[in-house]
Amino acid sequence: MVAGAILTQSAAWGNVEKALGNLRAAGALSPEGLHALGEGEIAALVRPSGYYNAKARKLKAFVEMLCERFGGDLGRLLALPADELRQVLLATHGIGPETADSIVLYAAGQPSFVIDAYTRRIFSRLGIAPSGDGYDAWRALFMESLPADARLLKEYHALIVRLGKDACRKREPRCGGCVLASVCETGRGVRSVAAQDLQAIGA
DNA sequence: GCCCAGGTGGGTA
DNA sequence: TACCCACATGGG
Repeated sequence: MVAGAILTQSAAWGNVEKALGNLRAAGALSPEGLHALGEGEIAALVRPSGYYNAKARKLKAFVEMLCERFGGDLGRLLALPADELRQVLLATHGIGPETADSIVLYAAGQPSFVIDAYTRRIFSRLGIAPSGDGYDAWRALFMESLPADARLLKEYHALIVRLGKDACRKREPRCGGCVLASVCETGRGVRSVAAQDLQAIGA
């Protein structure tokens, strides 16, 4: 999950799966496996996910942090309290707020809402947005409006991603090339996905 | 051939 | 703080 969270940065998931498959086949889909390989070797394996040199460096940076501070024990890292885990991740090269929250929520199973491009696009179109436009403002809106329940936050985020992918398959020029605008206007999709959840954030 | 995908870091103003 | 740009492959 940690490797997937890093590799999916600005990449299509299908390509990430190929890269993960390469890592698995090379026995490198583990802290020990990645530690044993050089950056160049990792880069060759993750090539399908794009930005392969940059991502190889990021995977190495994560494993180095894990070895130096947690004896290479992923369980020890993920057992940290959510806030502390998030800070440790953010201090690691290549892990920004979205990747950190993905790891906290999906790998550690602790409540931390993930703000991605779909979330901003969909909720902005719905007229729901924080006063500031920064990542932390968006995250605070959802964290303050939803229960601190990891299962619910995973499902909520996953539904947003599914809606975003479905809507973006059809092109629509007035919404950055996607059809979300008309989805929102007709009331299909958005409301069927999150009708009761929208109430939770004051829609 | 062109557009863009569940970002991040470094540099500049 | 607010932009701009590099990073790069693969599918539609």
